[in-house]
Amino acid sequence: MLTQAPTRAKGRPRSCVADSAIDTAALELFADEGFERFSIEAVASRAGVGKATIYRRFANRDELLAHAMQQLDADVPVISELGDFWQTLTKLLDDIRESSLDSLKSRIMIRVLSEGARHPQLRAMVTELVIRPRQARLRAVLAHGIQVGQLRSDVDIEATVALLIGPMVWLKMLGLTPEAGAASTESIVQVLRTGLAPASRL
Amino acid sequence: MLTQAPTRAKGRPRSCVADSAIDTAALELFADEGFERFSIEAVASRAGVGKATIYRRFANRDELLAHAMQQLDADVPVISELGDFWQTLTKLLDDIRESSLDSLKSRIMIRVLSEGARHPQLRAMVTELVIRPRQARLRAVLAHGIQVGQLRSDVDIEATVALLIGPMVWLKMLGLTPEAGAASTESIVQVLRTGLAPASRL
DNA sequence: TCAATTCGAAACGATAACGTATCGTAATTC
DNA sequence: GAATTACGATACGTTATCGTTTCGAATTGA
Repeated sequence: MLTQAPTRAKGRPRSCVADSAIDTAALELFADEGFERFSIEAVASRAGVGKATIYRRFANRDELLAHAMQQLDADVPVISELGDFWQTLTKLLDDIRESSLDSLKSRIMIRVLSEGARHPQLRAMVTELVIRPRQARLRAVLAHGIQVGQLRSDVDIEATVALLIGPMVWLKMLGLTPEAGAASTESIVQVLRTGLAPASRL
Repeated sequence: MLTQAPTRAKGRPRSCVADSAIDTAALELFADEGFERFSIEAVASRAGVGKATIYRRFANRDELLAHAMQQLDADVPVISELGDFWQTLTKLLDDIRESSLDSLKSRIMIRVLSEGARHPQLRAMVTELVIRPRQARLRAVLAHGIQVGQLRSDVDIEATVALLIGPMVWLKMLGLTPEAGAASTESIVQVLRTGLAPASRL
């Protein structure tokens, strides 16, 4: 239950329970309340931890926030390769839409992006840790689709990535779910698959 | 330069210069700084106006913010009908991307949507004033496209709207411009037009 | 001219978070 | 057992900002 320091410290070891409580509280607080309401005191309160316990670990608010953000990496869930390319793509978009069944990442992402102009280094960190790996995974799926001949080889990849991610983020921001009348991921993939133009007008 | 009240008041009339200065400052402040930093004091400072001048007009912060938001309607620029349907669509998306060459609306929209859970009535107002008219305009263009046979008549309209608006908002949130290597509106329309699947695999 | 009203500026008290320190308790090493 | 360090809780003085009120000057109708 306690962290073991490599160099055997003398006194009471720091609680790793407090460590993770602080990290979790920081991420949830940021997602729930946003940047402006993110304060040491609020994190301590939410984590059930004394302020001194936080100040013993971090010098100030920015350090705490930056450290918490780095807990965002790790799990980019692997998509089990399905037989059908379009099925795989749909599943991938569903994952992006739900952000790994855990909306914490996506709520943080949206907050950081919408406030990015004010905190560029935070924006860069989230871009690197959350957005980039998912875009890479998406590109890999697209490349595989081209390989197996399911995807046109002449499509603009940048445009395609924007066409796949954009609608997911947009629908999430609107707070619309497929159950609530919004477009389903399947129908979006379907439109994208066949295109908007009639076959006769290509 | 001064507002003429219907009932001729006795004292010094309220300055309509201050009126519009307050409105403008409120919108810009909200776009620049976000909800949490939106305060009477900051609006007064930015407008070059005494705080009492604002309190004489609005009871509190929420009233001021709501009034300022209602200045957002009015101009949904009309798209001159071009000959080519896809050209019209591209121009429409460019307009959405730049939000009428004035990023104020789009910055406000993104802030409101990302913070919408906390302020549902504000979200409803922006949805009504900014998003709904633009979606209506887009649907009209799509309907016309079907009429003239440029657009498949069996496409899912909801999905198509999400596919058109989503990428624009997403690229704007990322802060990417076509000049900076991001996908151009033309290439997005092009991918959407022809679809992702090879002709042989439809 | 006089009373009424608004103006921008500034003073006022309240609130909140900051960073630090202290308290008694708990955990660990020597 | 003694020394040391961390724990949660809480108190402290400082700073910043908020909403509200007050002030003299300015602008109007009567």
